[in-house]
Amino acid sequence: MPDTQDRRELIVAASAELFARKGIRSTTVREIADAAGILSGSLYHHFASKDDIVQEILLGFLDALTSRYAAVLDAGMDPAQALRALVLTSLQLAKERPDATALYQNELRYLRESQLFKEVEAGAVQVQRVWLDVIERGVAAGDFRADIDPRLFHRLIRDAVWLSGRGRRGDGGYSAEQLADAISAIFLDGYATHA
Amino acid sequence: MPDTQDRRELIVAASAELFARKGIRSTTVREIADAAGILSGSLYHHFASKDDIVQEILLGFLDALTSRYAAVLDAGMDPAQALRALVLTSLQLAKERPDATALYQNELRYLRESQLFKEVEAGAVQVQRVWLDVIERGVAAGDFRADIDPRLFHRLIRDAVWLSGRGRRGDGGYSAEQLADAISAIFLDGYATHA
DNA sequence: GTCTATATTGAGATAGAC
DNA sequence: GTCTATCTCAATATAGAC
Repeated sequence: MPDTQDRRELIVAASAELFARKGIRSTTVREIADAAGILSGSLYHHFASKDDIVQEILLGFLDALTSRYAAVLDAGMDPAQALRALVLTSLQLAKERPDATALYQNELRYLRESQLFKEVEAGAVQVQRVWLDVIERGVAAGDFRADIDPRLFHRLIRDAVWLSGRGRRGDGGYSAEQLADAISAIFLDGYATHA
Repeated sequence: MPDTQDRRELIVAASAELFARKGIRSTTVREIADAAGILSGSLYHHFASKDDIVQEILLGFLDALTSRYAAVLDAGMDPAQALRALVLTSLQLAKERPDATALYQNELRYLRESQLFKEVEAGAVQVQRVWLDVIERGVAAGDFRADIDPRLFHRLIRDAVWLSGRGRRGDGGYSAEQLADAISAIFLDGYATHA
């Protein structure tokens, strides 16, 4: 069998896939162990609890997300360009890590119930701050509408990004770029033609 | 104690509130019984299973939704007006029945796992059909953009409607009308100012 | 129609041998 | 580092008295 580091990674990867497909609650430690090629008791040599695995997945995801957002902000774009870049960056990460993305999007309630939320809250707040800053900068510059609450707009575009990036079925095999273009076009310019 | 009909209604209402707040899986039959003022064993005089309660909630919700959508279609509006009306109608129902709305929006995975999905699938498909027909009619009429897949647009606006209608916290106490105006404005005309 | 009491199942986690 | 065996708890559901 592989060394410790590999086995740990294997457990994390298998867990992420199961959590994303079946939900955290419906995934048992026995299923995780099966997928990792060991028995359930042996999991506890690597992790103190099932929630510890969840935490490792989510912190890794938020870490990647915040560092990519920082790179976007450093590029010094105007608000509309920055918004497009945030959409694209998010969708690219969603394609690379569909399982962690699904957890971040679907398991908020589980996180709250399991007291795990406070462990990832800082990262989530930081992510929200980035979006809101870009949006508010656009409103201040007159590039975005002043008659709609920036927080409301943020919630709408955030949900559109993460839900459409879920991967799996229904998204018709769009690339991250295609999805980003469509979402940016709708949210900035609208779906009506204004002929 | 009240007669049978009242007790049944009480169980359904209490269940809906608990399911929406804590999730179906995390809500125990004991909690439901507590909220209804009886003991858990007595629940099974009214319902054959916990899932039977879920089914009653969801079918009632889908019933209300499809009948209201039918009324919208009967009004004979142009595509953009019809889309606005669907948004408003949906948000109004979401305000009236926040708990059932939350189930419809959040518990899809539970429904699939519990075999309950096939019981509500027909209604869900009907609902989707209404949205898609309006959208495709708008594209055909040249009112909506032809460069974006109607199914993608449907998914985005559907998620925006149901997620923003969740009620509870975060939506800053907007009325259904205010939310519908904002969502329609963004999705049809865009958030950019085009000065 | 509701109660008491309990059957049954499945889950996360632990102890200690190897 | 993994296995075997098991503890403990909580959940849905049932049986039968009242």
